[in-house]
Amino acid sequence: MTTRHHAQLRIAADLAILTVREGALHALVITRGNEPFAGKPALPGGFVRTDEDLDAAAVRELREETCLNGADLHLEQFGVYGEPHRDPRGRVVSVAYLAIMPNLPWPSAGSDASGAAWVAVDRAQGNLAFDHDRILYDAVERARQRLELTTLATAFCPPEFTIGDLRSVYEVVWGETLDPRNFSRKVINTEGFIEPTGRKRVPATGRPAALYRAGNVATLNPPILRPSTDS
Amino acid sequence: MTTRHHAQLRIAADLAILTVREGALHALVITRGNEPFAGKPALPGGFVRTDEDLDAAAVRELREETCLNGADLHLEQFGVYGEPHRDPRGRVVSVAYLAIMPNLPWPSAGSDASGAAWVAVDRAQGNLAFDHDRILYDAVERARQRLELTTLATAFCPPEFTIGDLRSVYEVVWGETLDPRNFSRKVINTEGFIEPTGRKRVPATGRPAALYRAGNVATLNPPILRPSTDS
DNA sequence: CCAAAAGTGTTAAACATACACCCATGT
DNA sequence: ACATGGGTGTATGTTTAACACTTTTGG
Repeated sequence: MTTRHHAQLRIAADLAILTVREGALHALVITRGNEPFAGKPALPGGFVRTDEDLDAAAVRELREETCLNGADLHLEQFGVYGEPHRDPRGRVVSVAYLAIMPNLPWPSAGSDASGAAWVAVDRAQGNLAFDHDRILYDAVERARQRLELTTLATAFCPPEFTIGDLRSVYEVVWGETLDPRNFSRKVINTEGFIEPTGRKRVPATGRPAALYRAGNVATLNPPILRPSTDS
Repeated sequence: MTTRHHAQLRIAADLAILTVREGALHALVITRGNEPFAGKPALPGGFVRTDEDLDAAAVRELREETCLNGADLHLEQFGVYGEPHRDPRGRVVSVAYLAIMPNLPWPSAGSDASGAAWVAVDRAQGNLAFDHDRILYDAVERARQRLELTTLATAFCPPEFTIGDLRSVYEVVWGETLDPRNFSRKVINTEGFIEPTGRKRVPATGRPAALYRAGNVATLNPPILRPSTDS
C-alpha cells in the first residue's frame, strides 16, 4: 500500500517555450527523469515555491531550463489546468506560460545531457506526459492568435531581422503562405511594429534585404489578420 | 496570538459576472460577511473543493450566487492571480472567470439580503477587497476584446433580441457610439452571428424591429473591430 | 548571363464610412 | 401629423489581393 497523504495541493508553473527553426514550429521538451512518467517527454516546469510569485516561478523555470535570462523574453500566462487527477502524485494545479525565443543554437539537438531538446510541435503532440498535449495545443493556438493582434512575431526573431524573416515566422506559425510583397508593405506601414536599422543582410543568393529591429508598440492596430480559414 | 499554520495553500475561483443594464456595464458584487475585509465589496467566489475541477467550482459558485444554472451562460477562465500576499489568510491562488449574463430583473438593486448587487463597473472600481480591482479590470478588458473576435455580445442579450439591443451591448462595453445602419449590415452579413426568428418587437415608440437569436458560430470571421483608438 | 530573393507599381475588388432618405409604429 | 427608432441606398475613400515588373546580389 502506498501512503496516501491527505490531498496535498501544489501549484506548478509549466512552460510552452516556442521557437521557429528549420521551417517548423518547435517546442522545448524535456525527458522526465523521475516518476511519474519517467522517461516520457514533457513540458518544462516545476512547483511554485512558498512565497514565490507565479510569474517569478515561471521566470525561474525558464532560466533553469534554458540558461537564459527570461527578463528580455516574451513570457505570458495563458491558462490554468487543474483537473483533479491530472497528476498521479496528488492535486497539482498548473499555471501555463507561453514563452517565445529566437532560434538560438541551443540546445544541441537530441544528444544533450540536460534532457532538453527542441522538438517540432507536430512530432511532440500525442506523446507528452500529464495533460501537456492539451497545454501545448492551447499554447500554439494562443501564439497564433497573438500574431494577429500583437507584435509577438518579433519575439521569434533575433535582435536584427529582415522582413522575410518576420514573414517566415507568420507562415510557419500559421501554416499559411503569405504574399511577400503585400506582407512587406503591411508591416512597414504599421507604425511601431518594426524600425529600420539602416543595415542590410546579404543572403546566399539574391538581393540584400534591409534589417529591422522590433518597434516600440505591443498591440497591432490595425491587426494583421490571417487569411480567412473558411472551413 | 493567532495560530499560524504552515503556509497553507488554497485555490479559489473568483467570478467577474458582467451584464449591461441601464446603459452601463455592471458587475455582480457581494458584500463580504467575514474577515478579512468584512463589510467590503468583493467579487463573488470561493475555495475550490478537494477533488473538484476548477471549471466545476466556477459553475458552482455562479449557481450559488445567482441561483442560475451556469451551464447555459458564457463562462470563461481568463487569468490566475497568485501574488503571495494577496490574501491575508495565507497563500491563496485565485483562478478568475468571466461570466456574462443577460439583464435579468435580479438581484433587486441594493436591498437584497443575499448581499449581492449589480454595481456599475465604474463605481465598483477602486473599492474592492483583495486584488479584485485588478481582476475586474482585466475581466472588462477581456470582454472588450472578446466582442471584437467572438460572438460574446449575444451572451449579454436575452434569447431573442434586436440588432439595436446587440449594438447597445457593443456601445456600452466599448464606451463608443456606433453607426446603427452600418452596424446592422455588418452583423447581418456576418454568417452565423445571428439568425432571424421571424418575429418583431414593437418599441414604445418607433418602427418595430426584427428579432434575432444567437447564431451557431463562436468566433467572428471577419472580426468586428472597434473604432481605432488612435491615442 | 542566370538564379534567387527583395522590393515597387498598378489595378480591380472588397470593405468601411458617412449620411440622405424611406419605413412602421404609438401618440 | 409627428416623433422615434428601424432599416435601405448610395457615393466616397481606404484597404486588400493579385501579380507584372524592376532591383541587387552571388555564381
